Amino acid sequence: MNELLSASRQGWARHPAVVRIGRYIDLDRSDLDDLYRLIEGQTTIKKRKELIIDGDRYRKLCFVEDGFAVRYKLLRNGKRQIINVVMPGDVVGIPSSFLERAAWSVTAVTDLKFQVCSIEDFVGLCYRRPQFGLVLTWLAVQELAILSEHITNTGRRTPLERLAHFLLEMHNRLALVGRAGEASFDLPFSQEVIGDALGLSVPHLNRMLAKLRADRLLAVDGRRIVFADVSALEVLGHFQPMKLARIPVPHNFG
Amino acid sequence: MNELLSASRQGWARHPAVVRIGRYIDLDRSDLDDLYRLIEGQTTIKKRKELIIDGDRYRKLCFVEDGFAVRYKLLRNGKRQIINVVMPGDVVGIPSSFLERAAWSVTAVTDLKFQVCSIEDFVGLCYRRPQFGLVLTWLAVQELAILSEHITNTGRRTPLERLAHFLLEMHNRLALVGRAGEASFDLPFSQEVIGDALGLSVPHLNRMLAKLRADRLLAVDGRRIVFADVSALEVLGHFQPMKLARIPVPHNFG
DNA sequence: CGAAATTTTGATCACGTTCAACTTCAGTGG
DNA sequence: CCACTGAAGTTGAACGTGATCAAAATTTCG
Repeated sequence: MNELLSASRQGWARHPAVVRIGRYIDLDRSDLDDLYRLIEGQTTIKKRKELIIDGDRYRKLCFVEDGFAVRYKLLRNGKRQIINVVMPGDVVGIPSSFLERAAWSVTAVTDLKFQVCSIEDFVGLCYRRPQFGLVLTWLAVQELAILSEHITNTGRRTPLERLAHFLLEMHNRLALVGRAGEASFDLPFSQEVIGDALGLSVPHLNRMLAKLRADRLLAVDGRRIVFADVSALEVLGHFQPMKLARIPVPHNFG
Repeated sequence: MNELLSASRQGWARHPAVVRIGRYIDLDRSDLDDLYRLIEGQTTIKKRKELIIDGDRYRKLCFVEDGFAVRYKLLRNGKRQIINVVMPGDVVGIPSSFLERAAWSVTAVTDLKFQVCSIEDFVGLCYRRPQFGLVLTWLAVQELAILSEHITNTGRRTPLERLAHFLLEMHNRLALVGRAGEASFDLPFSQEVIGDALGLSVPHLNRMLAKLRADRLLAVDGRRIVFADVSALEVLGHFQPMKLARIPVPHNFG
């Protein structure tokens, strides 16, 4: 993807976050113009850099164009729990920017490229164009759906099931923004990251990954994951793709 | 609380859901009128009755006035994971009503009294009064914050820490709608429910509860929980109350 | 009062953590 | 180009926690 293009008004409609929003609601040219005008600038941060720090006040929305990050909590005992993975098309700042003080940290796992606007400006737009308030709701609800599955994962699924579910979810989400093949995708996470997402130790995660390979359910080549048997994985991980309804538009509107 | 009062326009301003929304944004009389007009009716369902069934299409918002419910996932192997607890002031239908098909079930744990409106009507109101779209966002974000902590709980906290955190969270949420004392509250959950919320077996949960009592951190009398040492519990459970920012209102907006 | 649900206690055992060592790989400078 | 370094992946052994199963005690409710 052309770097200049994405930052420009021309490339805006192809921005993965805009593409994702477009699945919920039809945005016309003036909607996109108004949204684009909120953007204060484009940023690229290096991997391992912190975007949001637990306890800070944060008031921005970052529309991720490229790269991966994680939102996580660090506990006293040094353990880390990753709450959610941030990927292209996701919006950093949900939910941290809505709290008086962020209750989690967000760190880039790869180099991360995103467009930033202030939460106040976005809310201002919501008053002028109510559909954007609903877009924000829909974005939050999609994250709710993801976190709900994540709770089921860490709470009641076995380590093997968790891993299967996690990989299927990553594939599903990446596919929604055109970053995954039919049954394969690149996942630039170390096993430590995956372990912290699933609440597992690195050695055990490693064994579960080895088991999925040994059982011929998937193949791993470097950072590339290839599903060898999608339906077996889906059964194993209790995975069911979730579909958000579209945002209703009243007849007398727009 | 007077039953007729709550269902009437007069009692509407004191409805716990309205009170909760009032913490995010000031609603004037006409806002409340418009919201009240969406209500299709009041319902009371018996405990153990299902409100939403996994896989069904559901398109309503239920503003809970009284009682408790749980949103949960039932797995093949019979295990149940409770995703979140629903209490007075909460809105059932977030997130289920936004999906093509509900991905979880919601069941009343006690008798449950609530007011219902359709999601389409609410969205319609959001177009006429954009502040309600933001209210919906804020409600979803608050649930996001709760679920995020829940993931940390099941993923990386020890059973004792989990339980401490859970009880503090329940107390905190109940206090927000005036249903808890300074350091005590009624929690009408069996240990099976709490275990399914925390991803623990009933016997082990029972032992952890006994330990909290033995360590003089809390006392239990029937369904009443009394914190004997709040700050010790907060340290144990890594608990920090979260505060949502208020919804900004632009100056040029009525 | 009897039946059912819930809480409590105990014994056993499997699973997953912990700790440690070793291997492999990627990146860097000699 | 290879030696060196640190990070990431892999494997093994020992231990402890929390699940499981079972049964008793207690409470709730019809």
